Amino acid sequence: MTEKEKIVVKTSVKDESLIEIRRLQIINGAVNLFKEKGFHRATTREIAKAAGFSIGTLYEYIRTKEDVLYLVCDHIYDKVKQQLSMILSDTGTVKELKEAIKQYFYLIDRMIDEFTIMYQETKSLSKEAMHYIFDKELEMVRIFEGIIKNCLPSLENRLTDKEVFLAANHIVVQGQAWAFRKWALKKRYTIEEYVEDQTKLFLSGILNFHEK
Amino acid sequence: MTEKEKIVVKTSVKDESLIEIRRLQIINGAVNLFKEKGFHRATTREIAKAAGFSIGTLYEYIRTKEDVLYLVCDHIYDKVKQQLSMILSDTGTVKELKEAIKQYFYLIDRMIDEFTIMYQETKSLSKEAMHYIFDKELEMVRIFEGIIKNCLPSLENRLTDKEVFLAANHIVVQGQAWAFRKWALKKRYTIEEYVEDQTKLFLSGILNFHEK
Amino acid sequence: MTEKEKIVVKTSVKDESLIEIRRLQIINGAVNLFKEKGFHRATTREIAKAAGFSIGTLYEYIRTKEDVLYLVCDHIYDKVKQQLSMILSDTGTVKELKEAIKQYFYLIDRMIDEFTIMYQETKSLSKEAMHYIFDKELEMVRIFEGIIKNCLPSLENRLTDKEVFLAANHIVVQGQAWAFRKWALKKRYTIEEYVEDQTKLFLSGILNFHEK
Amino acid sequence: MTEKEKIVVKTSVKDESLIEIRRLQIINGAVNLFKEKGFHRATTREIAKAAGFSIGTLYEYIRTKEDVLYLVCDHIYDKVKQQLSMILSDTGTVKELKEAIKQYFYLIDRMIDEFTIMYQETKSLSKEAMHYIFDKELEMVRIFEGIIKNCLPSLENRLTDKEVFLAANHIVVQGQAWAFRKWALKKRYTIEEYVEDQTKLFLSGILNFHEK
DNA sequence: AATGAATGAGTGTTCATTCAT
DNA sequence: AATGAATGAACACTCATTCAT
Repeated sequence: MTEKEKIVVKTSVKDESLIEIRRLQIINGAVNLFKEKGFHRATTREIAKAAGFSIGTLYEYIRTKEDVLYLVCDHIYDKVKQQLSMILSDTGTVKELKEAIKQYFYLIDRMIDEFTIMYQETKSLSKEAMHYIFDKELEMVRIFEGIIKNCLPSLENRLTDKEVFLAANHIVVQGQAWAFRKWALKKRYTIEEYVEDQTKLFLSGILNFHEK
Repeated sequence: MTEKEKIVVKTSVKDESLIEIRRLQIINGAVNLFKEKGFHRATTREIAKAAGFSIGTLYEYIRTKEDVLYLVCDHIYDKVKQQLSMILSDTGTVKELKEAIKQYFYLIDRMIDEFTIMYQETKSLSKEAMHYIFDKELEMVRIFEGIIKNCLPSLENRLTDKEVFLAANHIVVQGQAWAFRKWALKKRYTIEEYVEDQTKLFLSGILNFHEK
Repeated sequence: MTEKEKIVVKTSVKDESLIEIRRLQIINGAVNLFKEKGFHRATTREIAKAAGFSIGTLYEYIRTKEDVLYLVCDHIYDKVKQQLSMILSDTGTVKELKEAIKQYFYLIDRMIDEFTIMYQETKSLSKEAMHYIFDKELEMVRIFEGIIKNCLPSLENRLTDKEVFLAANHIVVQGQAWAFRKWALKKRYTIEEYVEDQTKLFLSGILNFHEK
Repeated sequence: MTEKEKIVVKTSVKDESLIEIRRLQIINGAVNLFKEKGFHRATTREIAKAAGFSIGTLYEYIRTKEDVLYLVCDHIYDKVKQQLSMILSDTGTVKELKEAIKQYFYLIDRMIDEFTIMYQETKSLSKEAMHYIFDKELEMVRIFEGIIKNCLPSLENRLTDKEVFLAANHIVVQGQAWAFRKWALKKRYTIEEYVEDQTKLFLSGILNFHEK
């Protein structure tokens, strides 16, 4: 499972820890801005202002406007992966699967702006950056594939690899749906209820997949 | 079930049938263009060229660039609705539900460019146009809610309205997922296989929703 | 003696005669501007203003700022060649040579701004455009080579091809020198005197080249 | 014959010998850089880097970017003058004139990058600095005027002051031409051949100037 | 009804210069 | 004396929109 190298966003600043600080400022400012007006309508001047410094300084830490979008997307996946890795106990029980779904959905709810942005703007990235992000997405799918496979025995249930792949995709997509369709869902669901019903629907779905 | 009025895109041309013709030219040209470069990167000159006339003429049939996007989105939903209404036989059987899912998924597969565009660019519409499109989306959900409710009796199954709403959303989302995640799904699934497995997963899910 | 194709400066305007008019406006405006502040310090907005229209219109007739410089340089050579070809009578007399020198020097004096610009800014052109301009320069040299060779017999004088080449270069350079060193020369010379003395110096030089 | 004061380039550094060292670093770095991209396209950061220190340090030794250009031009003339003064023996023979021409042309050949730069970028200097450089140029002309006048008696030849001025200009210009027209001349001439033929052309020119 | 030349506000990006450390 | 992060005015260029023909 080879991981792609992080794409290097070039800087003219040398102090690594300063870069770290400034980039977080950029990411946070940009998320607020992009959420409000989208990537294309946000100007670099606005991004700089939202980050708390001048346009000149912004360009000391990025090379192009697109770099900002990449920084945001990359940051989201780092956070998702870190949070997900925290709950993996590797017990192979349904409980673990349920917990993973719950954590993933809650994470999306907490980072709903970031997810919405990533979700709608990925296509504005360069081919290279886009594939890097797609790879990260597939990693997410693979994490859930692993968890699902792990607990299949305890369910006395057989799913082919392909079916596991579909199931994992299901989770990832329905999670994202909470972000990009919140305008529709929140009319009738809180995140707690959404997690509960989606989990029930999903589990009864895979448990009885081969019954008829 | 109040339907919003179609938003009027102003024209300086009087001949209604000419408007119809020109707008279809615009939509078809724009879809190809937006698919390739996205709404923001496409220029009005390019849109005019893709439609087959001059920039001046384009502006005889729209008022702003955003109108083009609205025209495209609106057109897609009209087509979806029309196609879906063709298969509704109102028999209240699972067969009908299956058929509806199948038709909807196949339709998305056939109009994958249009769906991808709509899906990624909706947020670029004005508030007003966006809500109009959201309304159309909800109509879609409602259609599936209706079909699901209709065949529940024959399944000796009880789902609350809220659960039906979630189930209908599920279908709509997984259908769209075929468009916006095709890059991942097509590695292992054809549309036929996707329809089959998604249908199985969905049906076993709702059939056993309240078991445990 | 193959002539390079003119480099095409792309336009979005279709009306050829309009292009002609606008380009002359651009050239005239730019010459005044470049004379005053040089190519690099002149902004595209200033060029547009000097040409008499808006920045947007300027860019309908050029693609990059460098195109303006190329247009200017190209225009100068066209004019030089046209004027020089008018006096060529092909009689093979010293009179013709003297007349050619005179016309060339006077032409430079009349177009002194244009020559100064071309002379100082050529290096700012792209490789391609620069070589095109260099080629035009060599054409000039070749014209004078031809005239010199033509009248050598009547002078009962032998010069090798190489020496003729040097002599032709001499004329071209001393002509340009009137433009780029006018600040020094005009202190003691009028153009008429300059032509007279330069011609004398040159002719006595080549007439006695092989004496000692 | 008043010589202008050297223009003072302000420094915040006190140590005079350090200033000397740093300025030479700046000049050498800048010459390489300007040769490659011209004055305007070279950035101060690049100049600093080429000089071997940071942008901050560069600005300890200059006040504006233009100062760098002035430093380079000034340095060239200092070098030319120094080298030319080395060969002046004041014998009043044609041999001395020939030697001076030779040394001057060879010097240009050795410092061809510097001359090309000076020649093309002088116009980018401030009025003040430009006139200082022009003065240096006139000094060069005067040096050759002196040498020519000196050896006229031995040639039994009369030239007016004005004609001597033209002749001196001739030498200076044809020397520079080796730098700024090398692209054309080097196709047929080595520097040795160029010196030889130019000298012959020049001497036979002035020797027979008043014959007919 | 159709054209396309004209417009100019707005965009991403650069870079000379400053100044706190 | 040296550093390099910060600044923001300035630049080349784009593009949605208008309007005279």
